[in-house]
Amino acid sequence: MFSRELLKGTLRTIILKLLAEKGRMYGYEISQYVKTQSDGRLQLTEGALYPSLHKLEKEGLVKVEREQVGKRMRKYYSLTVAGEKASRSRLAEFEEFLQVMQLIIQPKTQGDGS
Amino acid sequence: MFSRELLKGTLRTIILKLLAEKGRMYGYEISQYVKTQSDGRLQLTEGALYPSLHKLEKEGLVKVEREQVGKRMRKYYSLTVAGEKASRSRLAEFEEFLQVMQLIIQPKTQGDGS
DNA sequence: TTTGATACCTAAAAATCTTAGGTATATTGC
DNA sequence: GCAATATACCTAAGATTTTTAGGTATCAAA
Repeated sequence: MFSRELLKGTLRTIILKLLAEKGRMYGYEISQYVKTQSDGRLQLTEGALYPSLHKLEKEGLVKVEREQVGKRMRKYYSLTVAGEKASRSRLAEFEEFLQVMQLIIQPKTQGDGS
Repeated sequence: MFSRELLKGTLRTIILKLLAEKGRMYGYEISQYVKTQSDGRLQLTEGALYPSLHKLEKEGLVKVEREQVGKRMRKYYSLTVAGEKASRSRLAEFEEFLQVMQLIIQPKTQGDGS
């Protein structure tokens, strides 16, 4: 697996995007989904995921519903209105980031009209 | 400009790639090149750039040649053999990272053969 | 001669992540 | 029945990286 160093700064983007997509998810579900969807190449650590969810909540971008499943608790997260806006904005920024990285890594070569 | 949060973890990748591409560059040149190439959308901060270069040097991935230009000094950085290897490896990791992000952000939809 | 560009640097603080735990319930295999 | 694994949450210490906010000095242009 690639070094997770590259992931820094994208965790929130991933969470916001997934919640926009799925409606609501709980923490453990997010980590499992990412693991499956990436064929095991990306595994979010809980020590990063949970604090990130708590911060998003504190910032008013996500809201929580606790649900009892058997004797175990789940905390379902979903986007607030502000969160939906943030999600769109994040995605747009990520795409711009990709474009910029393309420009830097595959530079415009002047006069390369061959 | 997009929030530089997304850039976290990619600064070293950018530096290593540019040095592989250009042969040698000095710090200020790197920052200006990135700014120009990205149409001003990405500006590396010096507080991140210089310490990053120093660390790469300490790790033996880049080497330095000091050059006098007038009365001003420039420090040209270029890749060591280990640095060339690291550069290729970094780029490969970055591309895998992009693939994984695609998978997560644009999920495989089962049976979407419409 | 003052402003902006060039060219380097550092230190404190903020942000984010890893590591390394902890608790507890549920399920599966032996 | 019991141990191991999976589910499901959490936190704190430390590491790393980046931002912020400075500092020094030369050179060119207004």
